[in-house]
Amino acid sequence: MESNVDISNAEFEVLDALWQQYPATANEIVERLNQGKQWHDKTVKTLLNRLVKKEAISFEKEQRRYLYFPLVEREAYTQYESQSLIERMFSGRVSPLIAGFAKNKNLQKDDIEELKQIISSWEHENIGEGDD
Amino acid sequence: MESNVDISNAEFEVLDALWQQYPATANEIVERLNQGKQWHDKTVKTLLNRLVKKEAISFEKEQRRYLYFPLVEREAYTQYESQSLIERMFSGRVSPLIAGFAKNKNLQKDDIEELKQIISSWEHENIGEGDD
DNA sequence: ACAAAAGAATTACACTTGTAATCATAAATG
DNA sequence: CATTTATGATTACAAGTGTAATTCTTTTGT
Repeated sequence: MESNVDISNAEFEVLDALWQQYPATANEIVERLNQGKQWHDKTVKTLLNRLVKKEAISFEKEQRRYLYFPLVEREAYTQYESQSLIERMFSGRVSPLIAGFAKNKNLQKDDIEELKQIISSWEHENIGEGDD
Repeated sequence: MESNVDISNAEFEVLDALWQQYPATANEIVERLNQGKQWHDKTVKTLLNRLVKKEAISFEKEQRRYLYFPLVEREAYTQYESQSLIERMFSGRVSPLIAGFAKNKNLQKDDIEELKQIISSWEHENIGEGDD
């Protein structure tokens, strides 16, 4: 997946379970998912297959079982999706999103602290560089 | 749409054109969209219909034409979508998203300034309130 | 060795989505 | 008034999605 193929929501949940720890067998994934969802075993297999077809994950055989592993990193993918949403809804700017969260009281002190931290790092890495 | 129905990407673009200014006729929407996309007039009509069915927009007749208007506010909807993405991908925390942007050099000085502004407002509104 | 079990592959099926084309109807125009 | 034209309504149709069931193929237990 050169970040070009779309992953559906259900597929993402499966992929997310795989990211938790890999390589993993289909059954391991099923178990992980079933602390939360109750998805039929067959359903998960289908989704794994689709992810393979989309080249988001792959596998190697360990005898009869398949050991699945992701081909795309979680961070790369989530970043790709976030970017895409922010472009579609906020013309590519992050602040309106955060402003919305603030307005809806969805920001806690922790979030604020983390944001400050990010800002501070950014500023250290960008001393004096003219407006990028 | 009590923020429960899903709006597809194509539908969102149409809705977005309507948010630009409303009420608007189908043809106005088509024109707005066609500075950028080239969607067939029929396609846009279909999407408008689907949005009506989903109760994301409505209309009133002005003789033979329909004057469409949104039933949901842009801000409410984008906030809903953002929240949903952030829950699915970042366990509901905003900072990992922003951190990702920072890492990928997708933050400009402007963004940083805006974020600082948001933080500062937040802090004013939350003086001394224990960790929410 | 044969039957049962475990896995993977294939098939299913309704609903959504992108992208229109066709149909029906009212309005405008010659 | 009859016909073109503009609009909205209905229908189309392939691909993607959610959610499995069925089939095929190895192991494994008896």
